[in-house]
Amino acid sequence: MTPTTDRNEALGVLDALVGYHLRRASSVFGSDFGRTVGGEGLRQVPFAILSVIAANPGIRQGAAGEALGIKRANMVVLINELVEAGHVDRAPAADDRRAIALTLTASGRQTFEGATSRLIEHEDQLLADFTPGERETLIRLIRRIEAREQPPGD
Amino acid sequence: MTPTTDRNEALGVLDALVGYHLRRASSVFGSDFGRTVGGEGLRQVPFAILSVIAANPGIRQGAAGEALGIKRANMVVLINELVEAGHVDRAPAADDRRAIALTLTASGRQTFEGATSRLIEHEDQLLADFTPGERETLIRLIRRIEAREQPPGD
DNA sequence: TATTGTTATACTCTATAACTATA
DNA sequence: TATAGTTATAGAGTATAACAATA
Repeated sequence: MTPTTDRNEALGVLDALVGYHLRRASSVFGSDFGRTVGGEGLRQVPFAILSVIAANPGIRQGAAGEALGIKRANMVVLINELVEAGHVDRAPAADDRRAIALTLTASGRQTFEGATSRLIEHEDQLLADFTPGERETLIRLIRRIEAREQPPGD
Repeated sequence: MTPTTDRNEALGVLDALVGYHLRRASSVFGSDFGRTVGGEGLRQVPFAILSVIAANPGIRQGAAGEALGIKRANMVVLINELVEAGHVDRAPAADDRRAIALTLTASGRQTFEGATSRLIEHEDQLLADFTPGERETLIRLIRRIEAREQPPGD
């Protein structure tokens, strides 16, 4: 068993659970996100949506949500917000009149790229004491956990 | 840079950000928590509180919250819930009449121990394809991220 | 003055159910 | 019938500000 550190000895069994530590570590990145790009009102989830649209111009709303594990009902509000902020354009999908194709506006692209470069910079700072190999190992192990995700019942 | 997998090629830059993957992996554990012990209405945060109290009988409400990164204002409601569920006892602190000392009731201990053993079992399943060394590495790397947490401004 | 707990409140993310319009 | 998007609503976690009692 991994030895309990002084800092965590108050946690009890919790300190041995990977799920707990993932939660706290995720929160560290979340706070850092807020400090880094929160000033412009960009949050983690909307930023993630911008990234998916940037990488897949014309992607449908449902597909974008699916890539991120966001339910359709919740995508509506999030996309509304991004459209109202002038970051995303909605267009009817060419082949399916029920569907909506999403693209970034010039402003959206600019916001996304600015946020991205600052986030990468901050992530480099946050992981400054990680060797490239450790960083590679970390992301590889985390991805294996993600792969265990259960499909939603919907 | 870590190669992009097929599964994640829709994510764009996001796929290179450790923060995003931590968030998704944490969510996998969160869903698993719900499937495992959600039936009794036990959630991640209340469970974490039970663990801290179990490891530190008589701990003050504020200290318990601090160990978990939960703000004082939010602890009140959470402790109320655990007291009403019969899992936690409140007692005035011996040396400070402003403070409250928390202990587990018999029911709280039983609930906590049952949940713990099932959670460990499920965590073992979720990480079944991790070698002991990989698991050790994972938790060690995550703890180093946690250590980068910024103190709250309060 | 500072700290412990409390109340009230707001925001974000997530979840479910019922609806519409298209397929 | 099934799917894409929508609306409404609720639950959970977190954040801030103002307050009472005590230190």
